[in-house]
Amino acid sequence: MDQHHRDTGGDLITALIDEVFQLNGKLLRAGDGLVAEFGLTSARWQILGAIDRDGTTVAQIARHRGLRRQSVREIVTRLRADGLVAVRANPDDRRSPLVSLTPRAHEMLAAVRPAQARWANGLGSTFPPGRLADAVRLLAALRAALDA
Amino acid sequence: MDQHHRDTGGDLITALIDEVFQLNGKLLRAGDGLVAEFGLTSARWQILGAIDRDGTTVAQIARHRGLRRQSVREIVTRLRADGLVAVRANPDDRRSPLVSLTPRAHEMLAAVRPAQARWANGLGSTFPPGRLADAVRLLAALRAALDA
DNA sequence: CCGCTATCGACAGGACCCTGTCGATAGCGG
DNA sequence: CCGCTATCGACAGGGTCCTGTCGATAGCGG
Repeated sequence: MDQHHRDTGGDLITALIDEVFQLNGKLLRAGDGLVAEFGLTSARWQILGAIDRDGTTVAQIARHRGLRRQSVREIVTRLRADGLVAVRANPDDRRSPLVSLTPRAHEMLAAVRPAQARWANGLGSTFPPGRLADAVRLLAALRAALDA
Repeated sequence: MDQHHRDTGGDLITALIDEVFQLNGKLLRAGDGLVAEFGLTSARWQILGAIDRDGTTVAQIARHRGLRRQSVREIVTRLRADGLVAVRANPDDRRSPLVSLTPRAHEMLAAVRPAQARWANGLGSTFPPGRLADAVRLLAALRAALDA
């Protein structure tokens, strides 16, 4: 708008944001394609992975993935209906049952993992690791800046 | 899984994807916060911006933003109901009317622009322009790689 | 001019994620 | 022990984006 006003990275940030939005969409679709043959979607797959790592309550999963409790709750409800997730009483908090993967889910994740690794390695081999690491650091810093 | 197999960027790609997902969510919420006072959302704001630049049909907007025609159509329908967008016959293609911004939408965008510029500049000033440009280039390359 | 194919807007249905709200539980200080 | 506050799962409602499908139009080669 004002050509005499020196831009302090705003245009670059805007371009970066645009890339993030577009990449997000493409990555979600790529992930859907990766796990579609196992009857999963990107969202369910990610929640299953979070349970695998965190192994606890809906609220903890939500915090870990940066989502709302309600969003995770819906996915978990569907996963439970599909027999991929089971809940048991939580001795430490009567309100939030502990969520865990069923054997079927463990098999699914094990089956997806090699395909995911192949896909990620194939994609990653195109780029110098240093540049990838730089980008990860920058995005993480940007994410931190957004929290403030 | 196989510690003897040298990783060719797969872990870094996975980390990068994770950052993109989390950033996408945070950016959407930040955008919502920026335009909420004008009665807009991130999605509507972006579609309005695309109309401003592209000024044409629903299908063109969808292609430009990397969305499906249906997604854009729904937003445009709501924007039209809100009086922010108008359609007129397209002499070149009787199927797809031309979409354009109403004066009210132009006013809205003009009102949002300074706040957006301040926000983007504030965020961008934290980072060296060179690193931002590097990241934009990398993400764009990644996006291109995903199309193949 | 006549089909063939691509593309258009539209509709149906579903997936995902959000805010707002509620009652229940936890956990704190008094 | 007793409130106060934070957090939990749950429900209601809405926004955004998707796939699949349809009839209509465009645009092509014959």
